[in-house]
Amino acid sequence: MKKGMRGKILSAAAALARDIGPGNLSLDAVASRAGVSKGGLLYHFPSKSKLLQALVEQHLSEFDAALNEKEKAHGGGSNSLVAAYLDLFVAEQALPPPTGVLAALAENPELLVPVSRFKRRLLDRLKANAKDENRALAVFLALEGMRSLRLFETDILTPAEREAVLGFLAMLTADPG
Amino acid sequence: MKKGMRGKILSAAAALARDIGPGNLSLDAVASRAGVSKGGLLYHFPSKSKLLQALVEQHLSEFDAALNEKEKAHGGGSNSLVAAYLDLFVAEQALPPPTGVLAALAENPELLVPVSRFKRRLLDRLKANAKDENRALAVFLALEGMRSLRLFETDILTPAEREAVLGFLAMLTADPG
DNA sequence: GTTACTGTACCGTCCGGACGGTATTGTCAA
DNA sequence: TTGACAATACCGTCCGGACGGTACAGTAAC
Repeated sequence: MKKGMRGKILSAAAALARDIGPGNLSLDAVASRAGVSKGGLLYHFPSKSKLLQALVEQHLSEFDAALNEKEKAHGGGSNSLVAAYLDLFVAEQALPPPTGVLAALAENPELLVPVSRFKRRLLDRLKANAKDENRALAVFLALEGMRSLRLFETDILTPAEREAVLGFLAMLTADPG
Repeated sequence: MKKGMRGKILSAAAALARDIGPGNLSLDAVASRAGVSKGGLLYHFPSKSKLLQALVEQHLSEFDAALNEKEKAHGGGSNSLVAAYLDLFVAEQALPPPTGVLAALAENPELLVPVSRFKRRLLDRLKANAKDENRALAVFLALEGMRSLRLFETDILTPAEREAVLGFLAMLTADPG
């Protein structure tokens, strides 16, 4: 897992967004945090917009890779993707929330178009893989809700609640009642 | 329903955030959009932070008022709050998303603390009012998910899906199976 | 000699916020 | 009913600083 300057800049930007608020990200601050000069930063990302775009894309591709891996572990049969999605959500909790995405949103909401496309594709896959489309949809939305709570730094759930709802959702996908 | 300058400024700010991105809100732009001088704006809101705070508070109090009204319409019995919450969500769809909240988040995530408190209280009320705590929690989260999709301008659901999931959630709260 | 930077020096713009001033309205005692 | 005062609701201007972005000269490794 070698980390080039590009990756260092990206994670510095994400960490900075977390620290100073998603809308207050500046190129100077990112450069200094990444241990690179502003010239060097602009060498890799010719504009702030491009940097934020890369932040979004990186998040999406990491998410996608992790999901595919988890799905393989679940065998690929019916409901395996929903189960993998639940797994991934749990694993996510240990990671910092993707504040870079928020920074992109703050700057220009259109930067989230790839996110939108990604989620639509994911939802289609979930529905295709699930036994019950409505339940898959409900699970998708509930996880989306928990994710957004975390992303907004307004996570209000107790660990017990989180566990309970996860259990309930797992039951929803598995149980044919 | 008279609208003072204060209210005009608040809605101008929200509309602007929608147009130019939540992180690009400037006092000058808000003032000009609201048809007030910058001095006048600063008279009502002594700082940008205060303006954003007011935006958040206004959203919360409007939401709370609407919810209480809907609950009264549902009689106040068991599950009436969950039903009211579902109703309110449907009504919300006709309104523009609360972009002002995003603007606040972009500037300073701590401005969302009241949102956090509000949601926690709401969830407690929902759980207390519902027959099944887990189901109430799932409904709360699913709606939270749909709301966040809309807020991010990444709403990917078809009207049919929205309808289906709302029906499913209504069934979840009512049916004791 | 190309790639991957560093460092510095700028430019034009915009922003938040402070400030001094002003018109209008209300209050209340003399 | 008038004069004194105060609160409300603004206006217009100014400033220090930060920001995004450009330009360019240099350097060190491969």
